[in-house]
Amino acid sequence: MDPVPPKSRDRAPTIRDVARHAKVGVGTVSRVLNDSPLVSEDARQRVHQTIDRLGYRRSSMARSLSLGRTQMIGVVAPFFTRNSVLERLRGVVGKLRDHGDYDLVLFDVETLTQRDDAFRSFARADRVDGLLVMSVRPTDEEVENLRREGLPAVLVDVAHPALPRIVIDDVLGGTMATEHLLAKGHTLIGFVGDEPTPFGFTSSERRRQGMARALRGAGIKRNGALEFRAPHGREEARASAERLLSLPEPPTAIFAASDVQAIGVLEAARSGGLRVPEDLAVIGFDDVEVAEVLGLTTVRQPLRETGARGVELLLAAIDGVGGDPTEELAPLTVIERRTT
Amino acid sequence: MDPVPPKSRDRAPTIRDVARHAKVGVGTVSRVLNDSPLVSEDARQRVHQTIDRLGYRRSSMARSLSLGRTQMIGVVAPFFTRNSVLERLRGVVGKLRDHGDYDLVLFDVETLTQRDDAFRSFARADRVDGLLVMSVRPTDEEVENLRREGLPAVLVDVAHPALPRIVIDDVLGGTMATEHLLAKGHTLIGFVGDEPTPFGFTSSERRRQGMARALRGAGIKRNGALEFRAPHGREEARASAERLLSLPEPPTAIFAASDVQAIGVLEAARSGGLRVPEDLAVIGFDDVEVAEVLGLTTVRQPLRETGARGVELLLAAIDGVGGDPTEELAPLTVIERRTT
DNA sequence: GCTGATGTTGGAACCGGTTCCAATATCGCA
DNA sequence: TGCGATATTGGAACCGGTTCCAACATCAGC
Repeated sequence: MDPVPPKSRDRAPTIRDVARHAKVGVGTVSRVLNDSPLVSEDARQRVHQTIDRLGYRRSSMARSLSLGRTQMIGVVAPFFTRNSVLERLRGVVGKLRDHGDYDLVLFDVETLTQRDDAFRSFARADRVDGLLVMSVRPTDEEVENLRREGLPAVLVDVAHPALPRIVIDDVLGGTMATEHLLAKGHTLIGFVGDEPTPFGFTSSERRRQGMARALRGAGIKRNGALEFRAPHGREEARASAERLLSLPEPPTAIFAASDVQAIGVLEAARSGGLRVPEDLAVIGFDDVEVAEVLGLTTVRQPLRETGARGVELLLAAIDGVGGDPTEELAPLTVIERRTT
Repeated sequence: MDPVPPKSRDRAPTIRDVARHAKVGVGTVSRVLNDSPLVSEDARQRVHQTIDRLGYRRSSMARSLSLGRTQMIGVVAPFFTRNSVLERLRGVVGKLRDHGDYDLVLFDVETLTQRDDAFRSFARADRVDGLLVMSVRPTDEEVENLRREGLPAVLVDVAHPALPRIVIDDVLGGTMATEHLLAKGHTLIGFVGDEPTPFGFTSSERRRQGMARALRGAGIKRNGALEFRAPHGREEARASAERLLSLPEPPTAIFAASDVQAIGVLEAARSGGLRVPEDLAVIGFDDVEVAEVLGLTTVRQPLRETGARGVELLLAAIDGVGGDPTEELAPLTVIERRTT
């Protein structure tokens, strides 16, 4: 009557319980579980029936230990401070859902200490089978550790010569943004970007260089007084923009190194009573989800797609398919909306 | 000279290697690793030195198997479709970073099939030590499975009588939103909300009920023709709002069941050439990050805080501290901005 | 010098899978 | 009938930790 044998009522059945009840060896049960062809049809059926009857579920922990694989991949990123990371994460989650039966382990890093912790604790083939690192640059030492542990890793939005990576041409992006403003007739263009961080996240600086290049191309001399840097964030960008707008000769357009910062600029314009784009044009960078609803003109980089692509590269690397660490460039487009 | 003994160059040192080199038993090494007081100072030092010398790192996989704990907690939620979930996730990540050394495993569910998969694969004390379920209602059967497996679970933004949960009073929220609009002098109030989903996510409907209650309280008869429901999403809400605004007698205010939908309503107003709030007042629900930058009036529920609180309850439940499954109500506030 | 309490230790057994090896059964073919 | 090749099988050994138990040392107290 009772499908569950009394003796195993208290603890979950193991592979040995199944073997005993099905009157086969543990090896055979394991082979059935792993769809090995080396099992007779008869034994296979008996094992399957016993599994159903006992309600057996195999322990992924034991399996991991035995196999040396965890079927998990780790994502290291600053989820709090970078909106773009969440957008990329969506791409990661989506890709992983369809492709491959890996689970996702999150590791948030905001400070230097956390960065170190993350790499120390993750940098072992033990907890995860591979690492996706987004918007945080690992040190040479950390990369060396990964290599020594044999833990595959892929970078997104950040570069290291020893690892496969997906990046954008930040300089080009800065140039594109600036040329867009130049085409609209602006010549006094301000810049609001990031302070250099201890993470070595310097895309903001490269975008500014792109801006300088575009200005040079247009025969306009770079004016350092129109460039403001602050820690990344909406509030900070707003403060920068307010100072920029209170200059004796304020810019007629501002290039913000990220959409989050562009939003801060928009807030400064609003509180200063400036009309956008008539009195002040604003262009951002990234094209996060908010940009569309705000009507923010921006340089679009494919966030979801790069997240998804990172997963593809990582899965390939885990399977040992990856060749040399290559750098992939994601395409950039200026999306013109209502702020320019 | 060489700190790494030749014999162990190929594979990572194990606890037995450490024991051998330190000339102690494996038990002693394990005790040192776990800060047991039952170790002499002398042995402790020898073991620590050996660990440093060999570069030993303990395998969390083996530890998990032996301990029957994984030090991971799972989060099940629709990360794609619900913006509010990402906001809550930030609270989860933040809390988990400070408190307790648990890693976070993500499980995205968007469809019914995925929901079933998620619970089937997670509903075992095997991969995770506890489950945080956000904005997805588990079925009775799934809850029963969790109970049988002894896997602690906490719900956020969704209710089941058998599990501890953090929810809001949606009816009250709907009432608050509507009363805010009534106080502004509106009497023709439209509603844009969710279609009932197979997930049993019915907060939209309860918010509408709260609206009906407020209207009743003000002596206004409910008008079903002003209520539109569609699958959750900005575009869908925009379509609903456009139909609402093209009625012969269009509403002067719209209550949207979520901020995402409110944004759709704003877009409809913009494309219809309506000024907000002069021609159309809009109030949303949730107070996601975008709401602030858009100046959207909304009913605020503490998203981050509830995520964080969910973690607290879950950790308590894992430690066996949790008593009866209780329901916690998060506070609601109307945040008045520029759309009303 | 004996007793019992206390402190410390080594190592076997265990967690629950996978894999390899040796053993047996079956079969085709000379 | 005998042989090797092939199919299938059981189970020991292993993955790398933790824990329990028995054993031994030390010491206070009588």
